[in-house]
Amino acid sequence: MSQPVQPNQSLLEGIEILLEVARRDEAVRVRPLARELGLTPTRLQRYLGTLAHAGLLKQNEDSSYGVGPGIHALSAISLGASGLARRAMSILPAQCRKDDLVALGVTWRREVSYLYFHSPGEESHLALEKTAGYPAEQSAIGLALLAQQEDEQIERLYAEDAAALLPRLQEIRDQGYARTLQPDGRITLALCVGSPAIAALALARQMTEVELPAHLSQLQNLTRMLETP
Amino acid sequence: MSQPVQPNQSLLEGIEILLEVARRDEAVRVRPLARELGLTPTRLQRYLGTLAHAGLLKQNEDSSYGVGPGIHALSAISLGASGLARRAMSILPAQCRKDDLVALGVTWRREVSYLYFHSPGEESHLALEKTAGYPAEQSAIGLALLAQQEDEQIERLYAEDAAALLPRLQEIRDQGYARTLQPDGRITLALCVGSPAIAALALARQMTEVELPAHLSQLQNLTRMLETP
DNA sequence: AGATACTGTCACTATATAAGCAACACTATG
DNA sequence: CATAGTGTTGCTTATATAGTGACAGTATCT
Repeated sequence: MSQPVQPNQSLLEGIEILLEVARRDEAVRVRPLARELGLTPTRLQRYLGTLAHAGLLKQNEDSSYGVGPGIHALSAISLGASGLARRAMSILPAQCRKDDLVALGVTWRREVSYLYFHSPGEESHLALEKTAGYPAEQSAIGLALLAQQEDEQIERLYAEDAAALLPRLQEIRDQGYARTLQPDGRITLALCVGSPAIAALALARQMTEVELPAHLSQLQNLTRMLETP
Repeated sequence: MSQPVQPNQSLLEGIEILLEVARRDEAVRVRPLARELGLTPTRLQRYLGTLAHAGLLKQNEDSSYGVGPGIHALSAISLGASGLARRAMSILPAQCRKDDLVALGVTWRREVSYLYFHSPGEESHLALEKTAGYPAEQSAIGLALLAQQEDEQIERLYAEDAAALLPRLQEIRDQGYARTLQPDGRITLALCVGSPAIAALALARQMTEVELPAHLSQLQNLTRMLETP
């Protein structure tokens, strides 16, 4: 985890850019994205060109860049390597009530991506939508994972927005779980999976304050199952 | 697809190395892998160190390198970006008989990785196992995808082994589908998805030669469904 | 039409960066 | 004790890559 000798900056930055593009719904254009990321257009263009050459991105006719055919290979290989997705698929559908909302997600930068997502009334289980733009600080999963980071890291990530966030994260650390309120009145509880945390599991249900500890302990059981290989 | 100006070689090579490690079951050691890939130990070690620093890999206590916590984020984001996995999950379980073996896979180098895999008698659907080492030239999916490449590319990939493979691929191109025989006597049929092909779908069943065209047309319907966004 | 402000792209050159060498400390195996 | 392996790293040089400035192309204005 510590800084290695001669870290390859091209590789680090290139991966950042790949994920930045993959995370978005629409294809990106060179100069606007360059401004947003604080890179020169030349530099970004050469990264995008390289990733397109590798097949991970592809350039459209209007010269914007979106994900390319290679992303499926990347997805298949990383999925196989992840293990967590495999465990989620075999454990979660069986262990959860049909009217629960159950989600397993990770944070990247300030946003949440899902490995598993089950909402009541839907049949599909897999991580599905491009959920680009779902802000970590509004999601129970995001909050649970942010609370694992040092205050210093949060300040670097959220800059002036950190002030409002830090007390909330401290509260989460103290009580050991994150909690948000859905628009429909359901309560969402979230716990981290693994230590150090690599993902977080969330459960949303109708519940009263009195019932909360019982639901929490069920969630704890589920995370423990996900942690055991 | 053409060679860009100033392709970033560190990025290309770093991604290759990441996938090379992710594809394997066991953690890799620096010097043996360096020999295998034809790199100097120093260079490989610095790539691995960089990827570990990014969290995509992680160094074990015995100083070997395996996948790290970041692989889950990579998996979640690329899965969301893929789209193909999403369609597979919503289409394939409903459209296939329970005793079918159905798989959706991609090729990387000379090996096959799976996005979706359903074998009879199992309940889980998602791409699951680390299927490291499943050779493309022995898999119907692999053959279907290899047949899409130019002879010249195959020769570069397979070197002296290409001679035996090329006639078989030509046959696949002529008849429009790949076909292999399972150990249990079932016939596997495979078709490419998308054009240019980004993945291939395979279906294994007990069938006679007479029934084959009917099964093939069902497979064609499925691939067409996967292709429509 | 012309003018303005964008866009994506690239040749050129200098410099920051990564590769190679050689060596280190360490662990098995002979 | 020797030998051959391992992972790792300073130091130095070569080279791959970033920046500069410019190009052509395309909208949206006057």
